[in-house]
Amino acid sequence: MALSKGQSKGRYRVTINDLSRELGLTKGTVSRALNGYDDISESTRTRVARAAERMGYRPLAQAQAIRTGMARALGLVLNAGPDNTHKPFLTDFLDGISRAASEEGWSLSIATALDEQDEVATIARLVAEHKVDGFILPRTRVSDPRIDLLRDLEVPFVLYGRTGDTEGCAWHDISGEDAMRDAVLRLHGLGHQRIGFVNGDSGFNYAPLRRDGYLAGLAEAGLPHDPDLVRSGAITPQQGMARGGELLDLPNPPTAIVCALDRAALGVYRAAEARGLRIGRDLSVIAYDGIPEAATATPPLTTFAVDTRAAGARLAKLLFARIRGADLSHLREVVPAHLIARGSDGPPPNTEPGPARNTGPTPPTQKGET
Amino acid sequence: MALSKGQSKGRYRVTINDLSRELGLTKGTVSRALNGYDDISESTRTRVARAAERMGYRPLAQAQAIRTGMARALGLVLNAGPDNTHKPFLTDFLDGISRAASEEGWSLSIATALDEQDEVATIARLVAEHKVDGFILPRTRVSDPRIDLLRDLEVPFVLYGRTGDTEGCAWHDISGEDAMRDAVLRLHGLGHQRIGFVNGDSGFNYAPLRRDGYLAGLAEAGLPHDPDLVRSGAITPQQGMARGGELLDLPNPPTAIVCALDRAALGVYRAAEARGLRIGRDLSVIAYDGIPEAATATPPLTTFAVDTRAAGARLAKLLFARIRGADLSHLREVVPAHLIARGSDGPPPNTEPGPARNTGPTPPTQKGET
DNA sequence: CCTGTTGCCGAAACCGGTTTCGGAGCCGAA
DNA sequence: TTCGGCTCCGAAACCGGTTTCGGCAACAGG
Repeated sequence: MALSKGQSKGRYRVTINDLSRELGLTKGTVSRALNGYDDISESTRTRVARAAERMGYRPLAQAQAIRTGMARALGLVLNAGPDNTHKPFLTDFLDGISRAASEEGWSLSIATALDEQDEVATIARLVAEHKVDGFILPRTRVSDPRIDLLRDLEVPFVLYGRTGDTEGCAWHDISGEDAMRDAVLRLHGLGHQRIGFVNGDSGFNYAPLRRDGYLAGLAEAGLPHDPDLVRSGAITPQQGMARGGELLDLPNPPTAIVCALDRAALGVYRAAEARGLRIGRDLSVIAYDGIPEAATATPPLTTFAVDTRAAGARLAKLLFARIRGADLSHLREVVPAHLIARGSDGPPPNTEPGPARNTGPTPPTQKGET
Repeated sequence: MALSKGQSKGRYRVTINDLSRELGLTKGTVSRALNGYDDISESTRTRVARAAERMGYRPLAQAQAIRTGMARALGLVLNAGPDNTHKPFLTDFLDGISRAASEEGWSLSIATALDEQDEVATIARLVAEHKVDGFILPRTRVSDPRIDLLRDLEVPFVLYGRTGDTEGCAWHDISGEDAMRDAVLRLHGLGHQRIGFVNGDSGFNYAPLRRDGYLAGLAEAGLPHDPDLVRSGAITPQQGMARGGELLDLPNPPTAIVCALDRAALGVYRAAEARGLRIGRDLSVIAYDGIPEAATATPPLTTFAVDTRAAGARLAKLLFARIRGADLSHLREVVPAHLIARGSDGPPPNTEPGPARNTGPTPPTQKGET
């Protein structure tokens, strides 16, 4: 039989009309059967489902969209500004999201913006064009204009990270504060008394949290808080090198440094090397993120790793639930990072070798690098 | 006036019906006026256009899609396999594409796959679901099953890279071969006689091209081709360190190494350091890509940089042209990478200092790092 | 003045779905 | 037997666009 449409060649979608013709039912009935309306008998429902399966029927998303108003697409707006060009885990993140999305027959639509203002404008455009049904917002700030906009528009969204005003917010986040606290406790367990902290960009929500975690660790370990030992604003190796250098040049420098980001820690490596300090012996470093470079650094960096792929998948699922109107209280979760113990931390120098290295009051360590 | 739709709150799209009502024209006429049909008088065409502008009318993409069969979306399938997790320029690439796409009112739909087979299946699914109108295929292989599929399906696509069988293919590519040739000539101009080559993954199309470029450079410089000086399969720093080490351990080692990838070059750095060689003095290295780490390495890496953002934008435009049926001969382009001369190359050791460093027969160097 | 183009627009079908409405059967109860 | 209610499906409107078709007016040519 010749193709009825002008479509070229082997392309031919089986439509709901094909199904209804085959089954001897009206397309309205077929549609209701497929969508689980309760005015369809169980027998015809299964008959329709079986035929749809057999004929390989897949409803056309954009056709459903025009009536239902749902585009069946998740939106992700990336900030492509100069500082954000290096996102080591973006592929993993996208994979997690898109895999979870395609499981439900949804798609992932992405757009980019050059700065914060452009980001908001882009989100507004996607909403106006009905391109997506909800957003995943990465890199949350304490006060985030994207959130204000979406809240105002009453468009569903989920956060990768937390924020200041939690009203109407669902999120999935990694507990950076617990990681920083555990890092301090681990170092204290190794014998360190002066532990520095190099934080990231204070504009983002994670920064105060990780700082609080660091402080909580100090308090729990019974160590005093010396403001001189805390620096922030290090998100690149260069900045990490600068901040780390400041700490190392202190009259009474720390014997260990906790970094909020792996990339900053790699800069601290360079600052230490420049001063003739050996990482893991003269200076201990523990960081956070789990970037690939951390595993191949010399020495390999002890860090709290984040499973970005899993986070993406989880966020997609939370967003689905949000779109379907689930209660917010079930859509807020914080999971721990997991420690990958490597060679960048050890007992402080000028210490008799203790009974064993790396045996602090820490969660069970994991091997296996990425 | 109350909203006529059940839409919540401030959300309200102005539809073509609103326009036609306002103008006193039928929606068919409005549609034809907007789409440039020639049976519409110039006066009403401008009247309609002005009203559309004034009222902020944006046609609903999915509504157009169901009649025209065009989803107004570009597709990009990313390989999220274990080796591809580190894509430094992905954000830039996505930005280039999505920016060009949104200029035309199109969107970018991305999906991921875990391996080559999954990649093909994912493409097939997107086509079957009419989610996208064409594909951008990155990381082309000499023989590429994705291309075979899309050619067979008669779905438009463009390549980021070239491939073996060019039938029906449009592409945008960076001339890695010219870069490798220029690298060899530059090194020869600095006095090097033994120049090694560390290639990337031979499964991809760029590898033989870059090798050919290396060989062309040797030939042009009048240097002999020593097969011992050529290694391949280095796409990570680790692999680069291994291959570079092999070259350096040769009885008659090279004084310069050209790398097909920056990341491999960073591994060569480590191999050289391990053998007490100073990069830029004892061993010259020139690579390709322009990753951020290259600029902050010690010494900074001389490399041929690629503008990934521009490539993405260009690919999107080529794909638009392809979808609209432009002739393939206008849709095949190869542009040069641009040299960023830094500190990793210089005259070979045991050489009286020449008149000047870094003065080979090379294209004009550029400063400005990323 | 009549006819044949041409320019321009209205009317209506169409795309592939969803959703509302109404009514045909079948059942049990009065 | 009649009536009411329930189950289940058909018919048709609808979503927001695009595209085909036909016809009315104005104009030109004979």
